[in-house]
Amino acid sequence: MARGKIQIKKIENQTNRQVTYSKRRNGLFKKANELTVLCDANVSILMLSTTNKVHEYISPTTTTKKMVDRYQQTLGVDLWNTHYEKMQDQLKKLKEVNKNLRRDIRQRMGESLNELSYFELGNLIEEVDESLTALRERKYTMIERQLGNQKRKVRNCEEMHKKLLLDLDARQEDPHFGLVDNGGDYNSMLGFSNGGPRILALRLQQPNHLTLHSGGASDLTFAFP
Amino acid sequence: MARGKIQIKKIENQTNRQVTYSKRRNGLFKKANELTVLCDANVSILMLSTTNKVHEYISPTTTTKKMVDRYQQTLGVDLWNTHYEKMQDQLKKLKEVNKNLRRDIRQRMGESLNELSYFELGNLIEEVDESLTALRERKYTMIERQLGNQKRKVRNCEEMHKKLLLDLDARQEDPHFGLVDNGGDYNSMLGFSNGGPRILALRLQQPNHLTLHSGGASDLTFAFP
DNA sequence: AACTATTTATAAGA
DNA sequence: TTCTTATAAATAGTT
Repeated sequence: MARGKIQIKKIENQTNRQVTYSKRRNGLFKKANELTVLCDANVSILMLSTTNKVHEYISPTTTTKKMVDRYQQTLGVDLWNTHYEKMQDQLKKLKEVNKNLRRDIRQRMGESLNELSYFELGNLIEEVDESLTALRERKYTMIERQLGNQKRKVRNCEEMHKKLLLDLDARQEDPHFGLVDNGGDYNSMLGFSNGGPRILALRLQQPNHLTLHSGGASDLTFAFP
Repeated sequence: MARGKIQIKKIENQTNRQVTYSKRRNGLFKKANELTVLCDANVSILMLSTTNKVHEYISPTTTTKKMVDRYQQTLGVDLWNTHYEKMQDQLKKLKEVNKNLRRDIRQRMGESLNELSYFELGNLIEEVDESLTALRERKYTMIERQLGNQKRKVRNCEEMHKKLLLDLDARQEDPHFGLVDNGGDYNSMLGFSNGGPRILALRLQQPNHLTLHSGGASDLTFAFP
């Protein structure tokens, strides 16, 4: 529009294009602002350049959100509403499912039973009865496994104990070694607070026979792997 | 901008304002379109006139929705996203709750038990056991109530039966009445398909002794009020 | 809606 | 990016 007319078609020179974009963008926003003032109108302009930058003009008396809300409200419902509706639908369905699951649990817990027919009640009782059996079986296997673990532990400890006794015998036969306190830890692991016949020969400095007892019991109280 | 410079301030004359709005709107849209072509950009213009009419320009290669979505995505979250996010959040939470409810049910049914600790299992067993007791009690009360209903029904029927017999006697003594079939319905209600000693005297036209049997049984199958 | 004198926007160059 | 400026385009006021 100056120093020569131009064709309205894409400017191929990239630098040129960006300069023109910047200039004309300013021109457009200026015009938009004049329109806003002169005609007491509201204008929202969103622009996206080739370089994917967003530029915006918005009349000072409004916001982009208001403009778009108005736009939706005026020109048909559809823009984000379908999206919304789908989510609303999903929410509703999930809530329904949720409600049913809760009712199911309540009924399994023996509440809200007046919603059940006699036959349904009968089926439920049968189910819960079977479940109880399954649960008790599970408990049984857990106890069994745990007992197995305990037995293995005790066996390990006994072996350790024997080895240590052998060591001790070896040292007693060797005049270079005195009677050394081994820390007493392995004794506490076994819980032989009274000791075997030979343990009495060792004078333990701290009698810590309580350790195993609490430790052994707590094995059953912790979560199973 | 022609035939005299103007101040950029609201045009008070309404006709004038509307004319200017229309002219400048066209000018703006034309500029926007030139920009679109020259610079390969995307432009969205929303305008709201004083008369509350919405006008729109949108570059041919895009849509208003795309533009606004891009706008949101680029310049901060807040426009509809807070709304969306809240819904998304709600959905997520509901799904989580749902998952937990399902797990609870599964565990009550004796499945997925390796997620439970030994103590949790113990508690669950206790709970289920109590539930089972409650369910069986419910069943018992249902049976009792149903038996009560049945007894009352039978009593009613017997009374009806007696009355009818009395009627019958009365009619037999009265020579004006013949032996009339009463439809046999009250017999079926009682289920006396073999009949009492006096019922044999009545010649029922349709032996419908099956009615009570199925009807009586189905009373237990339907939902209780 | 058309006209047109004038203002404004801007393409090209610096 | 900004300034300059010749020129194209837009448009205010009029018809």
